[in-house]
Amino acid sequence: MAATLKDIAKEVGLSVTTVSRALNDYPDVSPQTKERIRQAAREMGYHPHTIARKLQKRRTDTVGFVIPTAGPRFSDPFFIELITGIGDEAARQEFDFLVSTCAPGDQEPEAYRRLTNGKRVDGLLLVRIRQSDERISNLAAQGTPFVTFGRSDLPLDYPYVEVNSREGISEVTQHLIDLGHRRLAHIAGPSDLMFGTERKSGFTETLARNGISAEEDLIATGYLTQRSGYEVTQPLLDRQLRPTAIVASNDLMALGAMSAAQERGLVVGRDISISGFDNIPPAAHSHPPLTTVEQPVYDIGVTICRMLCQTIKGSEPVERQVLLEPRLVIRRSTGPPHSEA
Amino acid sequence: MAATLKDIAKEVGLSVTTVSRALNDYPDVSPQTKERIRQAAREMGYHPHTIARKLQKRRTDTVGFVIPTAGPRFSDPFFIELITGIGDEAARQEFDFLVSTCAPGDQEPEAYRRLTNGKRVDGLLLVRIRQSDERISNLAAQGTPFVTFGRSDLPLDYPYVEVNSREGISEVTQHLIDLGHRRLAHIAGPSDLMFGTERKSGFTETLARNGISAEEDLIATGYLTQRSGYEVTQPLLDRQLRPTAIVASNDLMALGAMSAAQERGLVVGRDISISGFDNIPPAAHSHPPLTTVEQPVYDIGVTICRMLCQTIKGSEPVERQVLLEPRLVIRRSTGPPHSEA
DNA sequence: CTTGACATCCGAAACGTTTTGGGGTATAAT
DNA sequence: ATTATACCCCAAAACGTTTCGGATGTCAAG
Repeated sequence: MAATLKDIAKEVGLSVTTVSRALNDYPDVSPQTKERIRQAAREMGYHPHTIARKLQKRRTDTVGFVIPTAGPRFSDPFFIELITGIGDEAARQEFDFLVSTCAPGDQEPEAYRRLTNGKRVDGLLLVRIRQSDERISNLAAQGTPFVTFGRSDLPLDYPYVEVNSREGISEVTQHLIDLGHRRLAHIAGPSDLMFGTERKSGFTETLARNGISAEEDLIATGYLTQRSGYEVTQPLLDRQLRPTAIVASNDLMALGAMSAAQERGLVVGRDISISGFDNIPPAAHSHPPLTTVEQPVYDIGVTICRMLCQTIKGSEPVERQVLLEPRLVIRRSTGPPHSEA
Repeated sequence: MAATLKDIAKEVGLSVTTVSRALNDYPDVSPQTKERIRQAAREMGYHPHTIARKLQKRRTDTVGFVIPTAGPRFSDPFFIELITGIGDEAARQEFDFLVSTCAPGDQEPEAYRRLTNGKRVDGLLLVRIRQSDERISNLAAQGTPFVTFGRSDLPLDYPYVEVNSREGISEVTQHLIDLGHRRLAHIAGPSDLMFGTERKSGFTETLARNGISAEEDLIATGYLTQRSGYEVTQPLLDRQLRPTAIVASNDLMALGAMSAAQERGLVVGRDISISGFDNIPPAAHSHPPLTTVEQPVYDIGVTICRMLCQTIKGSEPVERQVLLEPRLVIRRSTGPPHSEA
């Protein structure tokens, strides 16, 4: 049986109030009494009952996150890194971190409601933001604090962290053009995702800026998984005039595209150039290593969690909108175009 | 302001008790009253305050999991898949899922204590079990329910799920021997991990059974990451008599080993065979695809979570020890040994 | 008319904490 | 001697729920 304030109070012959105030270091308890109470607490192995505290404080000190798991074999390294960042920061802020899993779709609103309705969490972290994302409008409407990774196009003011996707894709595309590529393909993310369309327009804009016309059928759309990248690359490679470079919207799809190319005996980085986005750890270890655009995923996790905790505490001034510049990481999966055999 | 039982009681002119009992469908409330109360609850947008409920029930209905994140760039796909399984099952059982992040080491006991001391969780899920794992003895001593993935060598009776690692490694090793390999190397996991030594002895035993002597310096030890697999493979390949096959203790290290081999111009599956363990999704998409031993990670997550929830509820009979047989997945990273140039 | 059984409801206590609004007792100032 | 001032302490209420042990009323059986 865990010791409670009442037990300690009985033990030291003082009131529950005094014990509580002593342990919370209030100034209206004498130093000697404080010491006596702390001593007893230590001896009795007292630990405050967080649930009781949460109830009384009307604050759960808990942040929530719904992992958008696409099926049982979901395994995007991006998320572990993000979760690591969130978890580490939550611990620092003395917050709990509640996670829930849900594929985007019909069940999703339900999953979010479950978290907010029962007052399980004080606030939520949102990623994979969609155009006019209903999660954002819902949370804003019900007044639940939240912080997103990625802007939406809603005309609402809320705190977020954003990486300049458009600029990132632009840099890597320009890099390929500078290498001499003129026939570039793009593997876009789902069009309902903000970053999917952002990156896609970053790609086409850069082509346009360089006087290259973007052929419609050189733009494929995948579901951000490695398998999907593999699959949508096939028709690209089947074309009579194969693209000499493929700009993928994330690393996983780029890795899938690499498999597809290599399966046909193409040497990536020579016969065809492929680039990704995210710089997940496996990108550095692929063969050849993947040229990509780095997002500081761990730091993003830390930052959105910190912003949310600040918002919840309502004390410190909160950073509202944080913009991060991505960084081009050139590796061996990109090179000058090869004159074909 | 969210509606409470008291608000509803006032609204319908009944007592809080009756409202509570009506909403929980107790038989001692008349059908008409029940309907009236439910109606009011719906209209007022009532949702039970889970914290208050948890306090009163002296049950949090929450499972905890500490992700053993090794540093900020930690990104083992294994864990996302496991977490997906746990999260899905937790939702089904109407449990919350609290996660925490902590590198194995000094801080670890603290992280576990934080979860159990404040009664934040009713039970814990443990993975990466070590020899005479102190987490197990601690939890057992303090009477906190837990379920592990992987046995320890402690003489305690607790529920766990175990995959026959030894058998799995044995199968893949035998597969390589049957292909004609005689000089096999092993990349083991850390020796303090149960499965690290289990798999290692599975490897050496199989060699012995086939009359092959295990050379000590053909056994390397890595930290389960891709980078680490890459690094410890170098000396193996530097040897005068290079091994013709490498059996890695997990997929990530196998993928790292593949990079190392390919960097030296070796064709994996022909010049050298490499195998992994886990069958994480990227293993199917590597080039060449990786021969490995499949663990049903998602199902394992589901199962350990289910077992823990059952233990906590204390109602249904609990499956105590679940043993799973791994499955050999042969892909193109292994093949007959190649006579060298 | 009494008794019991049943159906329906409710008051109060409890879970463990924090906070509010004092209350008492020395000591210092007038 | 009185008042002010710290200083130290505490009872009670509150957070929102569930549960225990009745209480009340109705109706059929004896």
